[in-house]
Amino acid sequence: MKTLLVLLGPTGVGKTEWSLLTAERLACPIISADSRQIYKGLTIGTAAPNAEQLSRVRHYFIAKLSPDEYYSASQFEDETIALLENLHQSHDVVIMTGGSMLYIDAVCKGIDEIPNIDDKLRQDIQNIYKTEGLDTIRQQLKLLDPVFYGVVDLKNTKRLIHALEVCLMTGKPYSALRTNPKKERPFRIVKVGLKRERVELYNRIDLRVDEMVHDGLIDEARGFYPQRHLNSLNTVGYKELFDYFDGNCTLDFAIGKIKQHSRIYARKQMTWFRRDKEINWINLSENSVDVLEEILKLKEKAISNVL
RNA sequence: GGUGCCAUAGCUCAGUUGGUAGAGCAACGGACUGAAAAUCCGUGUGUCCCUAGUUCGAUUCUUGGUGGCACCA
Repeated sequence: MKTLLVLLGPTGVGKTEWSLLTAERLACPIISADSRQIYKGLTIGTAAPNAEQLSRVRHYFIAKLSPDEYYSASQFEDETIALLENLHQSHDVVIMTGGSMLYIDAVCKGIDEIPNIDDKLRQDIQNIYKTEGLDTIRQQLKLLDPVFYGVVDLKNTKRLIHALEVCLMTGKPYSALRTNPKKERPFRIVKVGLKRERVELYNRIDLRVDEMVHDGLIDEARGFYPQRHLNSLNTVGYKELFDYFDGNCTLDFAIGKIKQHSRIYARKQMTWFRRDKEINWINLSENSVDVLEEILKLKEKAISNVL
């Protein structure tokens, strides 16, 4: 049986570096599970692998889409599963690395089949929301799917709108489609998590932001300023600079906010990790561990456990 | 050196007519199924500068300190 080695961890922990070394050792490609690095041009601000790193190991899902293209965890699931079927023909192990936990879970566990929402319906509901407000959305959802209405966070606009979209699109209650299937994959999944002491992680994040600025983050962001309304640009590292370009704050303030928001992002990721009991952790703050050997050891152990 | 004002959460500050205190920001915790670096929810973490007094009881009033700011020398 083939293996998917998932290398995860909070932003700034060192995933890129260790995934490269591991991939070189195993002579395998890397699938990136990152909802922002997938867009072209968001290079410095998302700490995407650079040209030199990309030349060392074949990467997938890096700089693949134009920033105005729609994408979703479900598409990522489909495309990755199809890609793995191919890659596993020539590789026993394929590495997947990234910080977008919804994407990782979509591949590892699967998500429900829900039809695509057509653009007109999406637009119509947006218009209702804009002209009549969230309460109208709530009331419609309450009628069409009282079950989900009872569970959902009634202040979360995105979730409410999406649930209503699905109800109207399918003619069925959204909750009826949420079966939470445990999809069986034709490959073994080994999850290795990289972590560091919090203070150290925060220091690394701060330092990395300073490096990004030094490497030209401000110019990169300025290039996207006209496209700031796009979802792909609603991203830490860019939205703070857009505020600076607007004249709402100083550059130093914006950079400080990028650091702060990156730290919050890292914490949110760790919250997600805590409930995933399948992750085998390696603490990079402990100098004594040989990280690469540790990763390979965890992989071997997981493989022999299954056999 | 003199006079006045100030000292409360990590920061900026409210407040308690005397019954040990609360906002914003920060920080921290959580949720998460086709926008997820998104979106949303929750939590006050405190020698109320120190000392002595008055009082059943002082962060609050009084005395004396300490530190900061302003003005006068």
